[in-house]
Amino acid sequence: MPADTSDHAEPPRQRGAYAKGIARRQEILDRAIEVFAERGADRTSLRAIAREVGVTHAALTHYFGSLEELLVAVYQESTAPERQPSSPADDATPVEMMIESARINRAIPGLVQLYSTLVATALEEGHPAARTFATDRFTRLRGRLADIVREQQADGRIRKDIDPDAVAALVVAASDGLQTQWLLDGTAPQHEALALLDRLLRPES
Amino acid sequence: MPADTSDHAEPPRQRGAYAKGIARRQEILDRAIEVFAERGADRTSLRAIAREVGVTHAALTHYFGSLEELLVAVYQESTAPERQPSSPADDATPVEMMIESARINRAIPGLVQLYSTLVATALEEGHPAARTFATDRFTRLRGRLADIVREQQADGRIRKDIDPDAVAALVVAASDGLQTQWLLDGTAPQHEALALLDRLLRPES
DNA sequence: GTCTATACGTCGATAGAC
DNA sequence: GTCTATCGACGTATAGAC
Repeated sequence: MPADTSDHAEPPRQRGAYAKGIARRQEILDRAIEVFAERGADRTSLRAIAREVGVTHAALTHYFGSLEELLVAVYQESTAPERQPSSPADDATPVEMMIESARINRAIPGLVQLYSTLVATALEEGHPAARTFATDRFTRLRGRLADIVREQQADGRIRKDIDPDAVAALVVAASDGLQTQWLLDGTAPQHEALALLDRLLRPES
Repeated sequence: MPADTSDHAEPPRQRGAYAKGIARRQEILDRAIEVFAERGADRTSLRAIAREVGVTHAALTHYFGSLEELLVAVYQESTAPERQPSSPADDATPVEMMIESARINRAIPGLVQLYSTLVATALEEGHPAARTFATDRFTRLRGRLADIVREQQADGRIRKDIDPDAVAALVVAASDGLQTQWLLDGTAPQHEALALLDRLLRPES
């Protein structure tokens, strides 16, 4: 499900935050990421995370505002470009990019569950932080993939008779949906289905 | 996201349940479905549902065991075959079937959010009811679609050089993922992307 | 500014009265 | 079979110590 090709926006600078506070926030965030990576997505309550990190749960809300915003921060930081072990490979097709991204994210326990939870939360009302996160991610990701599709259509590597925006949405949806199916039973032909989509998009086909 | 083509298993008969209890359970369930259809997926706590239905929250756990099982029952019942307004149309392609199913389900407020919540819950540990629901649904749906793909490959309506199981997984994933994107911003080219996939699967293409 | 202590209201679940 | 009562845990908010 997560499959970002890395989602970096500007750093989350907040008004009135000084170096000390930012450093401490980062310290807590790093520790929280370790906790997630070690124990998966369970024990994701504010109090449980605070216990592991070694602070009070109120300290977490002080730095992050709410549980929701903390979870978003953990996800963003976990998938930040500088944490990605491999380089993006410029000649990859959109589907190949999503495959590689999904492979990387799947290695971090709990990350995909965290992503799913955030997206599901975003669909409910009254959760602005999750909503903003999910909307931004999809919008940016689709835009980036559509650009790549246009480039590769010009290069003759993707069929020219298809709409780049539709392709982008389709690739993102397929990647997310297949990740979910694969997590649920492991027998879902995730890789085969993505390879199939990749093939269908090529000119000779 | 929901897109069942209707998911009927055997009725949820439980050991030691007598006619009276079953009738009452059904009565509560029908009322709960109305509440969901009227007010959407919000107010989905046990207590809120109980308040609307006119019983105590303890009565709900008595009949359904847990909130999770109640939510699964509400979803199953809401998408039951006898509630589907239109007939399935035998000559539809798998993608067309998912489009039609999504259209029907989207008309019921809160149903798609409910589905998303159930799937996200299923990915976490310690939620057996949601896990069973999601796993069964995906397995059954993929199996049914794969059969249809095989039929239509034989009829020459779908390309013969692609794996039916991979197609089934891909179609389900695309349908679910696009529904999510569409719910989040409404500008996602849901229909265009599905139409594209439908076209890519056809022989002449 | 940073952080603890504490309290509030709500949650899902359960025990036991009737 | 259905209720009341109660439990522990949750997210959030606030007061005030440092």
